[in-house]
Amino acid sequence: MAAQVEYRCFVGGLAWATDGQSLERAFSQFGEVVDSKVRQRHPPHQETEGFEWCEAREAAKPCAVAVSDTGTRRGHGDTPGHESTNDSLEKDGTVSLLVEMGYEADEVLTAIDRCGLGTPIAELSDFICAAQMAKEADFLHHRELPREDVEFSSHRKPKNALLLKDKRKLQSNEAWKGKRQRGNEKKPMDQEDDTVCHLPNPMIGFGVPSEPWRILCRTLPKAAVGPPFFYYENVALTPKGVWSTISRFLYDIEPEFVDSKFFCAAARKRGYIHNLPIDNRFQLLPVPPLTIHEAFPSTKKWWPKWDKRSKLNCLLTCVGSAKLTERIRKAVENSDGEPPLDVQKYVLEQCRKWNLVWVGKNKVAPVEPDEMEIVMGLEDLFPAGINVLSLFSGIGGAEVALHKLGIPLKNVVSVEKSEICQTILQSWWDQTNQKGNLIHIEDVQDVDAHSIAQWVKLFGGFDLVIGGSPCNNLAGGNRVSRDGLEGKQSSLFFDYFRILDLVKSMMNQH
DNA sequence: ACTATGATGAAATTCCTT
DNA sequence: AAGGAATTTCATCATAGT
Repeated sequence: MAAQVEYRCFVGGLAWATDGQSLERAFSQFGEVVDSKVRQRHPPHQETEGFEWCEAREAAKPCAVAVSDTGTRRGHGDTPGHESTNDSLEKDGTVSLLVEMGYEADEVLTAIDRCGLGTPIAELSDFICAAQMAKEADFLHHRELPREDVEFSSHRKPKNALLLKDKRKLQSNEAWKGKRQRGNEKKPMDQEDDTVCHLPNPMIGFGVPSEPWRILCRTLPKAAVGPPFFYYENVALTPKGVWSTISRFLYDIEPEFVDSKFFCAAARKRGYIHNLPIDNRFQLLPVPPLTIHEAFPSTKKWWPKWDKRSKLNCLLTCVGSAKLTERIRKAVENSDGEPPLDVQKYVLEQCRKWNLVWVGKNKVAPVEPDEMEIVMGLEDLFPAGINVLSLFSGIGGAEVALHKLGIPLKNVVSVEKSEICQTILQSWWDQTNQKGNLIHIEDVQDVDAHSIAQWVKLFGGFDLVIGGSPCNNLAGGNRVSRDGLEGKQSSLFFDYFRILDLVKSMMNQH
């Protein structure tokens, strides 16, 4: 049941909302017909009309979750060059078979080396696909490293060494800055420096079973064990100490950090804290397109050679303007052939900043909401239980993800302030012929012991408490009020904790 | 009231050279 | 390793035009 909730639950669900002026409008289109006005702003170039979405779907091969080929299998005790003659023969056969399938010989050898000799062909093939994906993501700039030189930085080092290193880093940073200690309202610094969070590299969370070298079990703190299960989300790159605070409140569970660039064609670094089992994971199918070109095949002809991007950056709340599109067109048009390096640099910088794609001759445009659905693999919603308390539901990414996993939704209590988001969730609910009940609540602060007790009694408890609290005061893009977890909106995290803890205690009474 | 646009950096991570 | 440069980031606000 809940064990099957997978990374893309939120990564793919885009379950966020904001008070931002234009964002709600822009994203109110998710899952619905795109407003023609949005289209008019960036009229498609004649030759590019009608993106070949279907092509993109077909191009995406089923394949294991992305893993980095920088991962070593230290501790597996495999020493090359010690195979018996039988093993050699078997190896030769496997290699030639896979090479016939179209894989490079050295890739095949690496795969056998990593997975072991007896590994089934299908698994090896998956491994190679995954390695290719990871390689692509890791070495975008054609930086080929000899395998031997690559150090796998995370997870394998002794924890103490990491902490020491991070601590030193923090101290030197502070000495270097020595500036004002903004935010006096911050808690007394009694937790000390090991509050610095360690982000894994590559950022692919705890991993899935197709990665032989990853540890797939963990022991949760007693207080954290469900029911209910819960799944919390927020931006990975918060100001310092925020994730440790969140983790401290949520029963000291270690956060899981995932970057969606390993699963689709756009980056999106997020952290999750949950008490779900992690040993029986699988990847959602169909696999979304993994590169920009796979997502937008018909735009390939407009991409200049010097734009080497293969993944989009994170989806932002601001959209690049039509004026910017014109400025870039002018800049590129003025030169025949390749534009000068400084022009290239300017254009690339803007394209990265605003997540622009080439949709015509010298013409870039922002990614539209419906196109982003393609990128994230959100199309093909098919109509279909558990009881879910969904906090900060946004447009209902969590509900969509659960539905896609084939998990029937019996009773869903959705807490979401934005009326537009409520409407979107409701219309998705209606469109997908949901059999269960959907209850809307406006404000998390209104959710009190009484209402929770009522639901628990009515439904017999919640199976899953899911949600991501506001990131407004945590996100790097915020120039005005990046005030940390105590910020105006982001402090609503404490309501997440309050409500989760209430549900927990009430369910334990029975 | 709605829409599009531009101005407004910091903070942390990652890349890259030494 | 160390440190500087480069890159990335669920943003907010005011304002002019529609």
